[in-house]
Amino acid sequence: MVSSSDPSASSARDRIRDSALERFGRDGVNRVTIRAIAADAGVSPALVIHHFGSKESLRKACDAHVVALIRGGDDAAPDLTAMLESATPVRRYLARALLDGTSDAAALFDEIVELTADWLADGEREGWVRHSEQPHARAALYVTWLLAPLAFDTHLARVLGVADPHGIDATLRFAPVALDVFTHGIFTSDRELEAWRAVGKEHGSP
Amino acid sequence: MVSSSDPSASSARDRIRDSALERFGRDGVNRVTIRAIAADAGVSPALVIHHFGSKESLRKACDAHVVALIRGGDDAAPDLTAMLESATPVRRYLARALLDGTSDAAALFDEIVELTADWLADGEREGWVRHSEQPHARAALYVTWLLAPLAFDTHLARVLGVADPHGIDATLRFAPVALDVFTHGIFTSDRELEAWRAVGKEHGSP
DNA sequence: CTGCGGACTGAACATCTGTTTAGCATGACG
DNA sequence: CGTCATGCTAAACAGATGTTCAGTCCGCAG
Repeated sequence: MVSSSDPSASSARDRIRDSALERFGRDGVNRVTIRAIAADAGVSPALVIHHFGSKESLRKACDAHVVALIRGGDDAAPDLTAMLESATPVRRYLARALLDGTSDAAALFDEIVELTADWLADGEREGWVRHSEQPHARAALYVTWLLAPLAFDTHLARVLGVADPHGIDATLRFAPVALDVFTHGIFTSDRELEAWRAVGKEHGSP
Repeated sequence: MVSSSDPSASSARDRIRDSALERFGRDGVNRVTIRAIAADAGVSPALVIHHFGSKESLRKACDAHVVALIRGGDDAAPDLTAMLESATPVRRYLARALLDGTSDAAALFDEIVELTADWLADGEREGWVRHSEQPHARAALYVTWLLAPLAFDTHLARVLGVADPHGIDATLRFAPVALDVFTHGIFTSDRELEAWRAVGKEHGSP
C-alpha cells in the first residue's frame, strides 16, 4: 500500500515508535500493550517485535529518541528549557520515564541537574542568582520543581480549571506564578527557616 | 496457627493491606501481583481475594486507609504536614496514587490544595506570607513542590548521595534548602519575571 | 524471468495473573 | 456430639499479553 517512495508518509518503524512514545507517556509502560501500539500505528503486533525485538527494547528506543530530541541535533547540551519546549508527548514521556526510573532517564536527570547547577553558579557569579549554602542540592530541587507540574499535570489541570495543562495558554498563565516564587519567595520572614535550622541543631547535638 | 485470641499478631487482613500498601507504593499498582502481596503477608493468593474481593478493591482499601491515616483520627482536616510526617510507606503510596491518578487521591489532592490556600491566605492577612496575584494557583503549585521530592525520590537520593531519601537525616539536611527558596527566592531581580510577563502580553494582544 | 532479502501478517504458543471453586481445619453453639 | 460459620488453602480456570513461526507480498539485482 504505502510504498517506500512516498516521502510524505513516515516509515512504519517511526510510526510504531511514535505511537509507543505517546501511549507510554500517557498511560505508563506496563499499562500499554503491544497490540494497542500496533493498532495505533496501523500495523500488526508482530511487526512491532520484528522491528524492535521486544517491548523492553522498544521502550529503550523511545528513551534514546527522547534523549536525542532533548539533547538537540547540534550541541550535546541537554537543557531544561529544551525539554520544556519539546512537544507534549515527548515531555510526558520523559516525565513518566523519570517517575518509572529507567536508567536512560536517570542519566538524563543527572545531566540536567549538573547543567542547572552550572547555570545557577554562573548566575551567582554574575549577580542575578542568590547565594546558596548548598548549591548542588538547590539545583536538584529546582529541577524537580520544574518537573513537578509535568508529573502532577492532571491534578493541576483539575484544580486550576484548565482543559489542557500543556497548552501555551496554561503555560503563559501559570509560569509567572512559579517565577514569582522563584524571584520573591513565599514567606516574608526567616521565621520558618530559622525554626527548621533550630530543629536541625537540636537534632545534631543532643 | 495464629489464633484470633493472640493480640500481638496483626490480623491477616491487615497484613495483606499493609503488604499491598508497601508494594503498591514502591512499584506501582500494575507491576505488583496478588501473588507477591500474598507472599509478603504469608498467606495464599486466594485469601487476598477472599478478604478484599478483587485487586481493584484492595487498592481502594489502601486508598481509604491512607486517607484515614492522613486525615487523622480526631479532626477531619487533612494536612500536608500530617502527610509529610506519615510513615514512609504511606507517603510513598500517596505519592504513587497521586501520580497514577486514582479518584480518592485526586479528592485528597484537592482538599490539601484548599487547605493550603486557606493557610497561605491566613499568612497573607497576618503578614508572614507575601501577596500573590494568583493565590489559588500559587497554593496548587506549592503543594506540587512539596510533593516533588517524594515523586522523584530515587533521583534526588542518587544525585545528592544519600542512602535513604525519606530518612530524618536527609529531611533535616535538605528541608532548609527548600525553605530558603520559599523565603528568599532564587533570583535577585525581576528580570526573568518581567521577561515572562512581556511574552504573555505580547501573546495576549498580537 | 529468477531468486533473494526485507517488510509485513495471521495464527498459534507460552506464560503470567486475576479470579473461582471445592474443600479442609477449627472453634462456637445448640 | 453434630453442624455451621469462618479463616484459609490448593488447584484449576480464563483471559490477557509478549513472543514465535511459517508464510505472503514486493521491489530489485543478476
